[in-house]
Amino acid sequence: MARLQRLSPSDELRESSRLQVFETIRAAGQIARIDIAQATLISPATVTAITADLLAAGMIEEVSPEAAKGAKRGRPRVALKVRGQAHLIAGMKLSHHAITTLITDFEGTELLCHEIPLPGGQSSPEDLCQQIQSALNASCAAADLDPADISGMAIGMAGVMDADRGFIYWSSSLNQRNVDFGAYLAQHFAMPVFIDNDANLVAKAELLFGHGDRHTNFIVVTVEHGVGMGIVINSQIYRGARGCGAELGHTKVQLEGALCQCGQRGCLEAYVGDYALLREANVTSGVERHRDLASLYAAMADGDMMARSTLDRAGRMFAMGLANVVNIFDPQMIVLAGAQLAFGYLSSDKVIEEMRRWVVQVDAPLPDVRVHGWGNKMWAKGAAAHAIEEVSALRIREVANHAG
Amino acid sequence: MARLQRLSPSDELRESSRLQVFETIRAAGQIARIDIAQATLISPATVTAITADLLAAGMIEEVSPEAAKGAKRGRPRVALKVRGQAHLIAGMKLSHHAITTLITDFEGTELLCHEIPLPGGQSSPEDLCQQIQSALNASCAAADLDPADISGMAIGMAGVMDADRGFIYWSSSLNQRNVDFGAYLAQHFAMPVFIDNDANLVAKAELLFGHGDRHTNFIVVTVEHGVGMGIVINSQIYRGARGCGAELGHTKVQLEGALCQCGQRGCLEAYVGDYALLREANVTSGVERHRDLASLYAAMADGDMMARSTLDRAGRMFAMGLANVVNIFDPQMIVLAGAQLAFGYLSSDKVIEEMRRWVVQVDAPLPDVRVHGWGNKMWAKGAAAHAIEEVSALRIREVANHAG
DNA sequence: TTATTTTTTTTGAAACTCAAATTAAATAAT
DNA sequence: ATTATTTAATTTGAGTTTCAAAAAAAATAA
Repeated sequence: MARLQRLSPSDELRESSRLQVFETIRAAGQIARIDIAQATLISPATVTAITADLLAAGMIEEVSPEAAKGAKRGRPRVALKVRGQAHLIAGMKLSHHAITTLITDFEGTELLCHEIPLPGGQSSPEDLCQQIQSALNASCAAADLDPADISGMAIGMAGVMDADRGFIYWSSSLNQRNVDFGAYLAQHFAMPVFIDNDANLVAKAELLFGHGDRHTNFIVVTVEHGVGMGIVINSQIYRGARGCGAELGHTKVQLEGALCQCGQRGCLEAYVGDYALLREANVTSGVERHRDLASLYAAMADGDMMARSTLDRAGRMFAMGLANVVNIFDPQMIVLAGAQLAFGYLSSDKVIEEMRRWVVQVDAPLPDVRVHGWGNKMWAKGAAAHAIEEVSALRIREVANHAG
Repeated sequence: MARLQRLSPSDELRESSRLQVFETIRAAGQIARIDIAQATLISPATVTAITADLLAAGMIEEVSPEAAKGAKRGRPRVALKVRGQAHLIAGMKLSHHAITTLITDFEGTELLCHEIPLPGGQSSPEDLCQQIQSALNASCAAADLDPADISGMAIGMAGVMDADRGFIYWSSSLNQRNVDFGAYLAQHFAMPVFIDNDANLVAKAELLFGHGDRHTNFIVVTVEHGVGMGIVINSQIYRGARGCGAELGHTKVQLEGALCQCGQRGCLEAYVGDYALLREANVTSGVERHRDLASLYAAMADGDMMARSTLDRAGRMFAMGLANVVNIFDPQMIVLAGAQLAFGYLSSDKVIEEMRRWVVQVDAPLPDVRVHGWGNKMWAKGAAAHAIEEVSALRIREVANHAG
């Protein structure tokens, strides 16, 4: 939450190297001190000092020396890793019909994944908070854990929010706008609770457990009911001035175009969202030919020209929206994440190729595109990643201020 | 140039506070030590130490104590400012038909502005370098200066380039693609020479001399022959992974739309660029009714529906492109910069209002929009700002490593 | 056994920052 | 005039952090 506050040079310094070492260890999985020094440009002497602090605090541990991989001579390197038992972490994803909870250890290893149904639709902040509590308690009970032992929880939800403040401008899970949900949750949970947009959480998962160590600038585009985006700049989530940027779904792809849920016209979502696909397929033919996307896809497979045309346009619009982001951002990598039927079509090679063609052409490699067809658990995993990072930062600060 | 190289913690620290203090002084114009301490969260003791170094190095100077503004009692504060005489700086803008050179002192105060015509069109790297040398020599001669006394020069030009490497993928001033122009210039000039996209230079001018001290995330959109954009994130120019992002002019606003100079279809530039406006006005009516934009504007003023329709569409497309950037970036401020006729129309209240309507609506203030109708000198001033910043960074590094 | 190699730790010094004390330079009060 | 008060700037001394160099540790090679 309170990430953006300015720090004086002395405070900043005290935290920075420790954090850097710790992040390097986590990113590597296992790594010897000498390699940390090389990766971070911190001297071996300092690495020894810092890792000694982290070891004493129980945040990391030495790996048994089996991995004498190089088989050269010389003193064998001792690998370090994050100590999983250090903390219990909860990640939660609120979707329309369910709450998915993932309990992990401090390394991100899954201990339990649990899903409870939601009444559906939008609820009041109070009700939603209660449902979150129930979900957490149920998950803990299933894993035979005490909720009080959990060191931090992150919750991912669709909507427009200022994650640093925990303030939700709008969310499809809430029946009110402008809710200071973070503050409300803080009162009802003993542990620190973090909130974020779900696309940002996928980005965080990519940073911590995916290819984020090699890419410092990338974007994550999620296709679910709507289209979401997370932006990573300099290995950090970019949140915009008001905390509500990255609204790819509502960028305009057609002047005075199709009507969107948000009330405006020509939004990308109004062409590629599932409701938009069904609307076009049905309204155009005058009768309700398709009740769901599966039917629409089946029709396309059968050679139905109208279905094909609808999906083709959605694909082209999606390519156009992606190309615009690439032209603006020049990311190293694009991660497409989703699980629904539409996702398969929108992440097809044909669409990606079209996107590539629409990017300003220079003699430099175009961004990598990675497709993650992860299931529902991905979102909760992203939330857990977020909580792990936040808890790490809190703990590092403690270590820096206590131990010497 | 070599901005992106990683630094070890000790190197970073040595530079960071000095740089921060220096930037604070420049941003403020004049500021007392006690206020520097407050602004930077650096302790007064350290501010004294750092400013003593900077004074000894001749980079700053004390202001005569006339400005006893507060008229309270107590020891009067002594204001510090950047020492103008410390360095001579050159900023240069290459446009299609001229090279504009601005010589400033280290404060950015203009000493001389000089323009020489260019043969026009595209030239070879060698010729362009010679023309740059001529421009610099002519300017220095006019100001009775020795080119050897200039501490740094920055050159702004239209095109797609990787400013950190000084590598030009494509520029309208060069007849070849993929030129390592920075390296070439480095061989032909004694001073450090920096290259950047012109929109980025306007952003830099805004950061150093404009409202950049209060805004850390903003974008600059330039309307000249084409549409350019500079992105500032965290008070730093964002350059993308390959150094070639921010291509607002080539974001697509219409699927399979109008043909653009770049060979693609539906680019924003293909609707709002001057050539695009003339093309539409003339091709549509079948005869060449307008030879230049002035004629088109006059026609609109006379009530010509065709002219009005052409310009209206350009305005809407521009608003759409801007709205897309806002939806993606959520900047605090948008700076619209330009001087041409089209600029007046594209920066009109009507267009801005339209843009505002197309942004995702949340209960938070929309970005400020500032319109800079600066003339040709603006670009060179931006280049000077860039050179000043780079030379400052070099000098600070020297001070940090020499003095104690 | 001894030499060599490589990793890790220890040591001592240098740099940076800051809190607290001190000095400097003004006005207000007496 | 002189003293008190106020505010800014500097000095001092201590605490951190970092690092280079030296030393120690732990393996293999000779």
